[in-house]
Amino acid sequence: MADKTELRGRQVPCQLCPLRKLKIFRPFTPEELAFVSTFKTGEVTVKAGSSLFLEGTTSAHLYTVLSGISFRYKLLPDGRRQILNYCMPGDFLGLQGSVMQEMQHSVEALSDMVLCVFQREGLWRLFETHAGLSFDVTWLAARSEQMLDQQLLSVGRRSASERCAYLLLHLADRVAEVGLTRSRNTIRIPITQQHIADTLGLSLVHTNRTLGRLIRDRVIRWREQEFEILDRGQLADFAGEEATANVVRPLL
Amino acid sequence: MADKTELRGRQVPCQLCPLRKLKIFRPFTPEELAFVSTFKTGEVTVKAGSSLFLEGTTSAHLYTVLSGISFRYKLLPDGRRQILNYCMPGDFLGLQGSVMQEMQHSVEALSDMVLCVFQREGLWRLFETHAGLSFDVTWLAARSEQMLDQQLLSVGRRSASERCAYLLLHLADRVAEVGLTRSRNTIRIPITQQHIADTLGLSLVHTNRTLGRLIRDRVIRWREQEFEILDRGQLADFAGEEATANVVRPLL
DNA sequence: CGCGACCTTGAGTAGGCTCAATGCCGGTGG
DNA sequence: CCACCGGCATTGAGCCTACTCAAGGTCGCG
Repeated sequence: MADKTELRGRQVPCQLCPLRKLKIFRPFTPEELAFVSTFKTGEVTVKAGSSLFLEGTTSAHLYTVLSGISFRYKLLPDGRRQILNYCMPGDFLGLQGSVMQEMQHSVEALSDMVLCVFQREGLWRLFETHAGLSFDVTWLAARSEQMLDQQLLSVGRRSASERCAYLLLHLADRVAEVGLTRSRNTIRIPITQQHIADTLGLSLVHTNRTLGRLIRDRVIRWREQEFEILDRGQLADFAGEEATANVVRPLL
Repeated sequence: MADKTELRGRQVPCQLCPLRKLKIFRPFTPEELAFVSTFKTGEVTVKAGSSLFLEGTTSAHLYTVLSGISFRYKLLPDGRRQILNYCMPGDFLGLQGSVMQEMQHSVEALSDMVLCVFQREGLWRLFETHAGLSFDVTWLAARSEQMLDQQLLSVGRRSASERCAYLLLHLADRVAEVGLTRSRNTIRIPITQQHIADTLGLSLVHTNRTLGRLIRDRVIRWREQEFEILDRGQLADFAGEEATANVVRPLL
């Protein structure tokens, strides 16, 4: 864990978790909620820009994002960075640390965040006592694999403008889904064009020019690290394919 | 499922599964083995070139690869193809079908294969009765996510020759790991340069030229859809980074 | 006011793409 | 037995997408 973090002990009891009100999350039984509450050992607040995980280190914790946004990434020895995906409220983080000792990727907060903290060993108790929740964990893992598949398809086979369009749609949908916006088209994420570039496997300059074209055509608007989709249809045309529909999912 | 397949009913009892002798797979308890045996409903043989899953369809089955190699891929509407990864003996296939109704990717056999067949509903019983195996399933999902991360890093941020070198090393290691070769450097996979290209997000022509350079420098040898690593060190230099070490894993 | 973070733009380059043709081999049918 | 065909590898030529290098511009903040 990194610098600017602050432990807050238990705060919101899971039963009252505001995220659970969203229709995108499947309802939990009272019993499941009670268990998750014991599984959760506290909350932590992290400032924008600080690291939640660092490649090559170990972490005893798992997290669920309560609020805020972060991104997962890997670095090459010479500093080239590839952003793997973005983590939104409700996302479960750190499972991959159970495979290898050391984390194989890093995670950095894009905005200020609040995270629920779980102990990695607690996961074992979860599997032993709660088949449903165990399946949920597996389900979440499979889902993030699917999102990686899409991302890989983009980076490998789409043109720069297709990639940009597709990513913006994808981000807009995911943000809207967890209620971080009212219009589904205006997105307020403190994201820079450098992030976009590193997500799409493009250079900063080329990303800027590609976005510039979308801006000039009044398909999107870009201001101060946030963007707005002006013409969803046209953006979808650029993307060539609509992003996949979202699915009701568990929330740990 | 596709054309050239053949059901064989139960054949090898899991207790005698030849794969389990490999040190790369964690030992199962007799009880676990007994359960997996009931979970397994049969075997299926598929011919090289036929499809195990097709994007957009549903499948009631899960598979473990017993022998042979296949690859997972996605297509764009206009036919561009991105290969996501390769599936080797011991790999568990189809879990992603539990997230969405329809498969989000296709899988095609590269060589003739034999697969263990499980019913997707049986998975639920596994989670209810076997915490250890449930965790194994999750573990496998997290592992394949890790491999996707690496692949995404390659495609997004490495140069063509780095990508080629890295992929060849990766494939060689994975094949060696499951005992499909004796030398760890001579790989016999019926893979074409088109596959390599679609894996790395490159064009066929450029892939050919890039491999050509490796061949001319006597780093690798390429014959008739199979290749051999002549100079592992030099190939690793090209790759810039050695592929991650392999880990003992479960085998369902 | 100066600085840092980010966005923008120009100019020149190159890595990778497309189109096109050729060669090689193994299989198939006449 | 041979001609033909299809799948795969190879090579040349020309182009273009995307990259690098380099400046500026804007804005917020100490």
